Amino acid sequence: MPLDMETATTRPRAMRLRADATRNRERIVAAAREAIVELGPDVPLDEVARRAGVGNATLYRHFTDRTDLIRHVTLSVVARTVKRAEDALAQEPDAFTALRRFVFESADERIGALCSLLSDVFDRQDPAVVSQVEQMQRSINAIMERAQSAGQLRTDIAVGDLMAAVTQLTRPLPGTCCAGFDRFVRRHLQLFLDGLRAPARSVLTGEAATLEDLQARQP
Amino acid sequence: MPLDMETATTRPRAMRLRADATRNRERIVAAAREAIVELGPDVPLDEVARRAGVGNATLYRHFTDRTDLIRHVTLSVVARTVKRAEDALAQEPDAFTALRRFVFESADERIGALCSLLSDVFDRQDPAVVSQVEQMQRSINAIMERAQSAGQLRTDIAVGDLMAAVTQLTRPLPGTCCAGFDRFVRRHLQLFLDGLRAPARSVLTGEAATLEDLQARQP
DNA sequence: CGGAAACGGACAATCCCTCTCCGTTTCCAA
DNA sequence: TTGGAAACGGAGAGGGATTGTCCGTTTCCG
Repeated sequence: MPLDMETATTRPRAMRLRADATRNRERIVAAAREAIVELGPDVPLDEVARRAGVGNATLYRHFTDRTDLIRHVTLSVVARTVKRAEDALAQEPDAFTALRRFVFESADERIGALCSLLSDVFDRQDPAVVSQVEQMQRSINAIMERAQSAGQLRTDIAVGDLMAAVTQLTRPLPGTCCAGFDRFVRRHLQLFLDGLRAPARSVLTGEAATLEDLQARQP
Repeated sequence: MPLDMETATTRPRAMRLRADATRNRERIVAAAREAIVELGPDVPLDEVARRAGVGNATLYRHFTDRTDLIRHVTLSVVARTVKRAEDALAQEPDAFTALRRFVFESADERIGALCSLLSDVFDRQDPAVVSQVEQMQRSINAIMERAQSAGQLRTDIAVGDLMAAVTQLTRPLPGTCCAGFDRFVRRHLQLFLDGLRAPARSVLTGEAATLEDLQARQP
């Protein structure tokens, strides 16, 4: 009689990790996110382990390889982004303020790391990733539509436009330890947000971009 | 009586390269710029040589190592940027149109690749690089000041704000062959330009950034 | 046409990264 | 408190990619 070996919830006994193991696992994911943001998606896994304060063997015990680790980092980042989007929408009465809060909080959380996640090893077949990305799109879309309905946000843009620009503007410069850089990022985000306000000050070329548009690429 | 060994113009006899040599040298620099834009600053030099249509030995004959090559690429890109800035200022009667033209042309020339050049191996001691960067700052500043005097550009920004944002927005995503991405870049640049227009729609935090501010980083 | 300059493919040396081995430490339950 | 299992971490072998050089061949130019 085979049992479900995949989910911890159905097998609390066999799957439960020791306290230090779960702590280290979370540390590794967090360190990987930071390292990817700073050094790019090709960061050595030894460097990730070093930042997490664990040995490299511990990293490989939790994640089979780089792809596996990055997949979990992706899930983590997207989940946090969804949460921020929903919180901003629920807690901010003003529509554009909610959008601005979401943008700034995303910048603080280093959403720029997603750029490599989406482009490098993004597995569009993975159901968990796909469904989370879809949920993220819906959450951000809700913020934008409310602002558009309120006449505060120009209507010729879509989720992809916002996220691509925010991602790019918050990407760290390789090699710089973002000391002085962080201060400027907020300025750039604010300038970009000013450009998003209604009424639109220009006519944009092309179509409003969805997240799917950003993921399209030729092999 | 020592002669200037640095410039080809003063020593036409000893320094003159054969025709194919000068052609290959220029090809290598051009190929390196393209390769860096697409594959990042760590692109293998063999790949650069392949794109230039030369053997790798030819590359090493012209440039001692990667740093030397990137230095020349930097000089090339900055020089072209200065030229674009001056042309835009001289040829466009409308102040903001000149700014927009400069921004879009810089995007077309992949100025986003400069981010890695400036951050990775930028030698702030090199007189040639320093003086060219200063000239670039002056040229861009002239465009911005004219637009500000005309009341078309908000006055709480400086050269560093513009260039950092344009650089970030036009940076290539690692791994993607920027097929669909290019179309969106123009949208983002236009949105950002809309945010730059006077009257300002928000109050920015911090100080206006110069190029020097961007180069500052702690070792 | 001849010599020198330049070229290019191939190769050795080197570096870095991945992943595993195994002795040691930490946790947890009895 | 203690025993045993789980987890850890440092070190190092293995592998792949990149750098930089060698040398026979080709191209230029007087």
